[in-house]
Amino acid sequence: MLINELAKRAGVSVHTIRFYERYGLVRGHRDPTITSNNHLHYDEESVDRLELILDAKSAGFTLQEISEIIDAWYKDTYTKREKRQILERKLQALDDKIKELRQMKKIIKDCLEEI
Amino acid sequence: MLINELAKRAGVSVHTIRFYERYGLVRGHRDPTITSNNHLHYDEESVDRLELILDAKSAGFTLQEISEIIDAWYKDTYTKREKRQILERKLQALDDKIKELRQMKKIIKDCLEEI
DNA sequence: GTCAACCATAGACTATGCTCTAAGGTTAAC
DNA sequence: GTTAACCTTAGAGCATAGTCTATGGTTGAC
Repeated sequence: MLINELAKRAGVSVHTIRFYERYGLVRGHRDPTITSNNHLHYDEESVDRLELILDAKSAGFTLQEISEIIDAWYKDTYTKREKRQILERKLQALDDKIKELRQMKKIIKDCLEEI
Repeated sequence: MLINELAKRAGVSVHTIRFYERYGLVRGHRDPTITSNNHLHYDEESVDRLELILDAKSAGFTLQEISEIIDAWYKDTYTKREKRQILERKLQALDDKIKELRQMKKIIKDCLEEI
């Protein structure tokens, strides 16, 4: 599929996809049999990557952190052990964030009680 | 206390405090009995405000959102009802964020299992 | 054969949240 | 009386994460 279709499938703008591509989060490929244009083609993995990016962004991860998660999942130069380590660190980061959110909930609840 | 002491008490830089002051999140006051300089003085409430700001930032709130929380707590032009409404919306936002974090945890756990 | 609808690259612009520099004033210690 | 250590305002600069514009190429419908 071309970038426009990918954008529609993933629910992001074409601009954003190009931005992510420059950042290294998704990668389109040129079809060597087509010489008249240099359009990039994307596969289902690109859709999966974009969905992962959106979820991870909602969870408060930066693009840098998301790039590590994506590498842990897709990059074949990592050993399974390394991949596991990266993902476990992200899991820990999520637990820390949840802890902070709960602390903030407590602060707001205390405010509400004092009103 | 002056800005330097406030910065040390709250654990932020003087620059950051001035930035927050321009943003309206903290406010120093001039002592009218002092005419030789125009230094701003801060009270304990400023320390509390900065602590609240740091906690809320950790919880992923933007300065705009934090400004609403601070107004709900300190601004006397709001009725108790209005204050309660604002804080309850923030509580809901926190619950939504926690939900997103848990979803991301699930995604990463699934990845870990598949490795 | 031209118009719409795509595609590409390059780079300018924006918002958020700082962070730092410049330029100048006051005060306290030596 | 000058040096250090503060204070002030004004504004420049930076990182992140987009968002948009300019410019130009290809293709298909009419």
